[in-house]
Amino acid sequence: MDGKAYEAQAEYFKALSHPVRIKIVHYLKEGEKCVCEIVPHLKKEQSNISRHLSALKRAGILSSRKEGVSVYYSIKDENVYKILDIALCSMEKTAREKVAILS
Amino acid sequence: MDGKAYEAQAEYFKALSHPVRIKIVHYLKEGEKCVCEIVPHLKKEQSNISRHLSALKRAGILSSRKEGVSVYYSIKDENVYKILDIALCSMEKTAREKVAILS
DNA sequence: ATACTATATGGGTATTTAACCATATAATCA
DNA sequence: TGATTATATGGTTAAATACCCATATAGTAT
Repeated sequence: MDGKAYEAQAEYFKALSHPVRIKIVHYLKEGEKCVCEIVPHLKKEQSNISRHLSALKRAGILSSRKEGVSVYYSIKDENVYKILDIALCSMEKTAREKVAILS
Repeated sequence: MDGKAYEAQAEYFKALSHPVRIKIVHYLKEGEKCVCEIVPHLKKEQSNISRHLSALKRAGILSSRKEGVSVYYSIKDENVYKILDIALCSMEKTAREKVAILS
């Protein structure tokens, strides 16, 4: 793996490095959603959500589809959920170890 | 999962969102390394590496151990390699699909 | 064509991050 | 003790990011 590959990997994780974007990815576990559903669900400004969505799309995590005036976003590869799960488990494990040390 | 959990997850990925930090994690696959080995391996300023190391440690990805004047860093939970692998595979898959579309 | 709705984008600003340089701290050794 | 080495940290600056507000764009409907 060369330098470019490391950068690409870093870009992927950068896309996941914001709580709003993590929430979007989680929300899309239910399946494809329209921007007009995502905005009220996250209770953020529409322009804000729009930028987070394009960041996720740019990173290759989401894809989008236009239908009339609406845009539907969906997960491009379900493997992202494995990544989220493993990260969560790892964090829990680390936290539990810390508890054990302090008790 | 509440809001704080999303933030914690985002913090975890933020720690992985820089090529130098990704390289450090990969390098530590060989096992525990001293700062004095990591710095020449990555050919970056010592102070720069030091800050990246503490970012990874703060995120719970690395742990450190002092031995005399040296500090040894190591991976706290090998699951991080699963995360790196899945991300890489997912990116490859996405890229191959794009190739297929364009051919 | 006009009006309306959904989404994206430009501009401005505040915050965060990264890098570099110099220096502080701490351990070892003569 | 003073010199040397390894690592961390303060200060500064440049660049990237996130947010908000306003507006552009595109599709739909009247």
